[in-house]
Amino acid sequence: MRSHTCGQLRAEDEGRRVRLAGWVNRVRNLGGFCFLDLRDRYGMIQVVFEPERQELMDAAGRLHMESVILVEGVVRRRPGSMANQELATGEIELLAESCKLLSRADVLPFTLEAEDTAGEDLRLKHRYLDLRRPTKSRYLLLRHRMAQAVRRTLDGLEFLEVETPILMKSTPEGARDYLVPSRIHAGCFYALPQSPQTYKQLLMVSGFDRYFQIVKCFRDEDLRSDRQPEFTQIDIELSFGDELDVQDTAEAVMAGLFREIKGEELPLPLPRLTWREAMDRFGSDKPDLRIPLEIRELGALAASSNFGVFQQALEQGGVLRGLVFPGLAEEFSRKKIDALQDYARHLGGQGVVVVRWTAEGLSSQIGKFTGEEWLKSAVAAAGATQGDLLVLAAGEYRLVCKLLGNMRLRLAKEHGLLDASAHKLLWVTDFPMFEYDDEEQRWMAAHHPFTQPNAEQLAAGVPESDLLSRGYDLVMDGQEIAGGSVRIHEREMQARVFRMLGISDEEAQEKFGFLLEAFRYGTPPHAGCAFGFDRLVMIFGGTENIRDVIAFPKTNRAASPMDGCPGRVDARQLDELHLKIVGDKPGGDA
RNA sequence: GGACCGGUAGUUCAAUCGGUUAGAGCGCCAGCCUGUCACGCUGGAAGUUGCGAGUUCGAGUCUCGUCCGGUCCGCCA
Repeated sequence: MRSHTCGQLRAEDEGRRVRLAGWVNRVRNLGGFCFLDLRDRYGMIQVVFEPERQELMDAAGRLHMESVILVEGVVRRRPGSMANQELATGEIELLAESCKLLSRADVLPFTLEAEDTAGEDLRLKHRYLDLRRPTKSRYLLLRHRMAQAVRRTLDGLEFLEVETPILMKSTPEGARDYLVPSRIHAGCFYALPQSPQTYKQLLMVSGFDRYFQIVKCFRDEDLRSDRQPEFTQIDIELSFGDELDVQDTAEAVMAGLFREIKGEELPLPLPRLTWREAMDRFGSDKPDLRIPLEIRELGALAASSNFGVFQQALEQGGVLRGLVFPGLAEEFSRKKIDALQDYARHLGGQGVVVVRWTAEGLSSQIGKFTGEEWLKSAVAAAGATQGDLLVLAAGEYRLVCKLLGNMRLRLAKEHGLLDASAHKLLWVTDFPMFEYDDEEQRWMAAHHPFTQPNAEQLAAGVPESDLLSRGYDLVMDGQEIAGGSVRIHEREMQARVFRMLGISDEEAQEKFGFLLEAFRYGTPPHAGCAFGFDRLVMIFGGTENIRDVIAFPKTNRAASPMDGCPGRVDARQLDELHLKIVGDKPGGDA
């Protein structure tokens, strides 16, 4: 139908007779002349209609924006100074000799502009229109190129791409499952995979000693700007290797992406921090190392502070820590400090204490308890100088880390202390094996229940609360982009970890019996990891909205305004699935 | 489950202290216009102020509820 695409023609094509098809981006009808910008995925070109073909020109002048047309004509150089520098095809134009309307477009529900001018709900309802904008479609192009680069790297390293089931068994640990009722097995359900974790371990038992998959995963949890109910992982597993082999592989994947997408060499190996060190210094298990600020331990000052909150925190086994923000003292008015307090309290606990060191001296809301001398010793211990802002937090270790870690991120972003042009990657290792769940009153796997615990600690009888795992996360610019672990490959060890998690032998047998049985027949030591592919595309694409990098994303309430899912189904369908809706509320429509 | 922000013409926004007929840009419709590229000019049409109650002489504006979108907390092995 078309001989070329809209972004393809250049000055050297002058005189060529071509047929172009695409969308009418804009019509400029000057009366005696009519210009039309024709657009497709590849670019845009100006089509000109001249009065020599009056009827054709009039018809073109009446075209609606976003109608689809086929134009035949001759490429010609634009006269004199009429070239458009902003357009790749700007030196030429197409003189139309015929124009066929392939599909007339109604008036659009919103106008297609470079910026996100229309509301997101409207753009999601008409996602296919939103994706016509090059500023949006470029994310999908990038995603494609990244997926291909990953495949090339892993294929080159002899990793085999194997597909695993989408309909699987529901598992107790982890996120809430999406369930699929079975028609054939009354009262039984499949679950959609939260990840192909057990399958890839079984593939190791099968002897596919290097596996990968770019695969959809599903978790029925509440959404965020970087979380969707269905998302994509680059899933990797290898046999006869340990954490270093997996990390080498993941680094090769990242190096390939940097080379192919950014044209840069990623310096390897990447730096490593233990979980404890990351928490201590940056208040986060996914520290953003683009911010040159570190948390300071100030516990020794608590007793002399004369401030109850600090004193009690230390007495109860907590910590007192501070973070210095260079040069921000003058910028922090009363109002800004209040806003900071609100944010801190929003995160939990009693909030933070702010000490300002301005030209007038030291000031703080706790100055009346501590006195000036104590404030002086605090800023000295924290390494502040005049003009700096010191933020203090006291209490339980993880809460203090969370508070100061969040302050670090927020203030650095707001005040330009973050170099957004750079990328900082690192491995975080030695995660805690378990975390105590107050709600369920039991220990939960911090990573997942197939992660190997630290062998020496286990042999030495270290309590659950202090036990470290052989898990690791890859962090880029403050985001966890991959996580993995050395897996348990011995049945006895796996059973022991299940028991530590409060999973009875019977339940383990019922839920994971197939895996435990597989381990009986010769299991290679294995390890692996999984990248959050959507987040990776977000970082490379420079967006903070995960919906940008997914062709058809869901809203905050896990719905699609475009096709109206989730929707109701016929009574007949329910009958077949042996389901009955109870407590039915109107709202979702079929 | 909780906190906060938003919802006014097709669309993006405005509307003073609660007060006349709810305005403007873009788009749309009609007309004019021979080098535009966000073309320009003239005129016109276009509104259940998300929905439902309440307060009031009077509600886009205040109150309550509800729905939708977004950001965050909880949650996300």
